[in-house]
Amino acid sequence: MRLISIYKCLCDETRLRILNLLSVSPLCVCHLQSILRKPQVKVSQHLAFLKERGMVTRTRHQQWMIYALPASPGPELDANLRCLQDCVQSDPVFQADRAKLQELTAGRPVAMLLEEGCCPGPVSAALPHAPNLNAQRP
Amino acid sequence: MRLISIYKCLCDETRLRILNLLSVSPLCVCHLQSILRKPQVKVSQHLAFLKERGMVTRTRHQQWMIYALPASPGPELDANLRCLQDCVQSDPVFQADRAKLQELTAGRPVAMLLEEGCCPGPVSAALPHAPNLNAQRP
DNA sequence: TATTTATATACGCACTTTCGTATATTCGGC
DNA sequence: GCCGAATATACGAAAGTGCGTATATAAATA
Repeated sequence: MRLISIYKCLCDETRLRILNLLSVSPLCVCHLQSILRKPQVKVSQHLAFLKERGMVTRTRHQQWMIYALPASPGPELDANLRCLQDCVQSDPVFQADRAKLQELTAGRPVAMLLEEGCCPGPVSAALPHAPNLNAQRP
Repeated sequence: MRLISIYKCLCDETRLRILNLLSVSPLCVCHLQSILRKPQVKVSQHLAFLKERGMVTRTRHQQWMIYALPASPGPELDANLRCLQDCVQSDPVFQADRAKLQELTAGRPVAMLLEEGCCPGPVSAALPHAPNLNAQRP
C-alpha cells in the first residue's frame, strides 16, 4: 500500500532530515552530505531508498545528481510532507539543518549554485570523513 | 526521537487499521480480532508494539482489555493521526473496517457493549482461526 | 587517455521486525 | 479451587533494515 511505503520512508532520522531539506529546495548529494555531516555512502543509500519508493526524483546536472521532491507527489505524500513540516517546526535538529542550508545557498536557487560549481571549497572540506582519501594514497 | 517512533508504528498495515478503528472508539482485543480477521496473537503483538511506544493506552474491564488512543497524544501524534484520517478517507480497506465496526456496535458506546458481554456469539464464531481450539482437544 | 570528483552499487554483518507455535496469565462462573 | 474465555508472553525462523568497506560508473579536466 502506498501509505505504508511512505511511512517506511519516514521512520529514519537521516531520511526525515533529507526530506526536510528537499522541501526547501532541490539539492545535490554533496549539499546534503555537508549539511547532514554523514558519509557519502550513507546519504546515497538513503536517497536510493527514497527514490525506489517514489519519494524523490533524481536528475543529472553535469557531474552532480540533483534530488528533489516529486512534482506531483499524490495526495498521501503531500499530506504527510505537510504534516512533517508541522511536526518539525519546533525541533532544533531540523531547524539547524534549514539554517545551514540557508547559509550554504545564501538564498540563491540551486541552478545558480550549480553554475558556480556545486560545492565550493569549504563545503567538501567540511565533510566528516577525510575527503580525497584515495588521492592521498601514493 | 518521538517522531521516528510514531512513524515506526505507522508503517504496518495491521497497525494502521487498528489505529483507524481506535480513532472511532476504544475497543477490546476481540473486537479488533473480529473486524480485522487476524489471529489473536497477531493483534495482541501489534497492540503491545503500539503500547510500548505510547501510541495506545490499555485498561482492564473485567476479562477484557480495552485499548484506546491516549487522552493527551502530544502534538506530533495528534497531527499524524489527523493526517492518517485524511489519507484513509478514500481507502476501501479502512472504510470497510469502519463499516464493520459500526455494524458490530450499532452505534452504541463500548461501555454498553461491555455490559452486554463484549463479543457475543457471531463475533467469536467469525474468527479466521478455529476458536476454542484448546477446548476441542480431549 | 589518465586522473580526479561526484555519486552509485555490491556485499556482509548486526540488528530489528513480522509472524507463527506453544505456553502463561487473569478473570468470572461453577 | 477448577475450568473456560480473553489476552499476553516466550521463542525461533525468515525477512527487512542500517551501515560500513570496497569497488564501480560517469563526467570533467589536465
